[in-house]
Amino acid sequence: MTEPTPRRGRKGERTRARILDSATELFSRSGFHAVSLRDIAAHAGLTHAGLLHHFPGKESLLIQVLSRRDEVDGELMGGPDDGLSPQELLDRAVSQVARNMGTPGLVGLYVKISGEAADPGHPAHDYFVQRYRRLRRQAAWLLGALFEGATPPLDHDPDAVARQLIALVDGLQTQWLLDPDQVDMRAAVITFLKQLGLQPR
Amino acid sequence: MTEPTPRRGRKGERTRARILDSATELFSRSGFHAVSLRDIAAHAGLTHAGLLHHFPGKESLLIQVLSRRDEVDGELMGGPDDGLSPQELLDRAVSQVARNMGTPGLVGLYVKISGEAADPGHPAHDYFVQRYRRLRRQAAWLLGALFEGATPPLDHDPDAVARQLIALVDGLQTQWLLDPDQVDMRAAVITFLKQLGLQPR
DNA sequence: GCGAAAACTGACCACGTGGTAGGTTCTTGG
DNA sequence: CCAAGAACCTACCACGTGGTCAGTTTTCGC
Repeated sequence: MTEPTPRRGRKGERTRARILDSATELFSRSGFHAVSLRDIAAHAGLTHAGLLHHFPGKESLLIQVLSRRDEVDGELMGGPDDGLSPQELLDRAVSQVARNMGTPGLVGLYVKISGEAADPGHPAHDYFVQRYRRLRRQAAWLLGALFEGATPPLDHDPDAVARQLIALVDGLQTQWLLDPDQVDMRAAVITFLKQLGLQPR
Repeated sequence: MTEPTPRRGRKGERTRARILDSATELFSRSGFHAVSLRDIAAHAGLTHAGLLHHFPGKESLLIQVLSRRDEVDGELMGGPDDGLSPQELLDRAVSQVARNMGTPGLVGLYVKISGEAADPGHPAHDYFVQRYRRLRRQAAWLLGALFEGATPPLDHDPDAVARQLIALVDGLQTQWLLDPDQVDMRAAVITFLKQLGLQPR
């Protein structure tokens, strides 16, 4: 899972990246509370004291794991300045769902941590509140553009549908993780979008 | 020894029930791994050794908390032998969603534990796999009856829609727990059902 | 190749964990 | 009212936790 990190840059940065990789994998597999710094450190090839030289504490590690993942995803989805059409963005979103089926660990990370983070005292609580607000905003904008651009224009509430779509994807992930053979996330999302009158590819 | 005296039942059974109540509340608030037997015991008014006199271990406690909740819910929903019409069952399901908005703790329990339970080694893994299969079966049967009984009959795949509906509810719960003011679960479910051509009350 | 800074280690700490053992107190059927 | 047994507590165990610290090794710009 941990691919060979390129041997460039300062040693510390490489180690840091290795730690983040390991933390991502282990948090994904077992959640936040169930994984220890020693587990992560061992997986990354150092001691837990060495790990704490790079990160001030466990919570900080979590936040940085989540943030890094968002950066990667953000690049894949393209920024708002890229001249991508709404249709292309929709297709990208659907492929992202399909691609997620190749990385159950990462999907598990978000399902587990977002569950734990419902507790307002959880280190990632604020992160997830902000994340969902951002996701809802982006999805509503995209859906609004698609509804408006359809022929004939579709009469749906973009905000309501955005909530539904995000909830659908999240819920599908939970079921798919528990019972992968019984759930085809991509197909379910496409079915949902077609019911709305959209044509994802 | 007759009926609803506050002091009914053997002492042990009352304590046992109190422990299950406490465990339910604390697991709901913080998940499985993050809660200790001492937390639960203190909340129930005894020591953790006293708790272990009633339950053989932490995992057993979890399973029994989940099972008891299913029994309660099952009674509310009515069995298959009650002569309830599909329409009435649908209305009951919708009210159940609304009622859940009054018990965020219990909702949190399922969201958190089902996330953790994606790990095949988790004590509740099998429980959740079975639970979702049962839910999908029940929902598909109900939806099938509704589609068939509609005028004119609706052309949807009951299995696919069942998966979607369950996923929608689960995903809504995650978002609602994080940000209650931003999500109206009941409204979102009703919107979804209406899009299908159903008329929940 | 030198020396300072960065990376890393091993030992340690205080504490919390699930679980156990044995004794004490309380309930309850007779 | 009285034993028997259930209920419960105190004390303890071995272990794992996140985190600290002083010291050692490694890296890397000069």
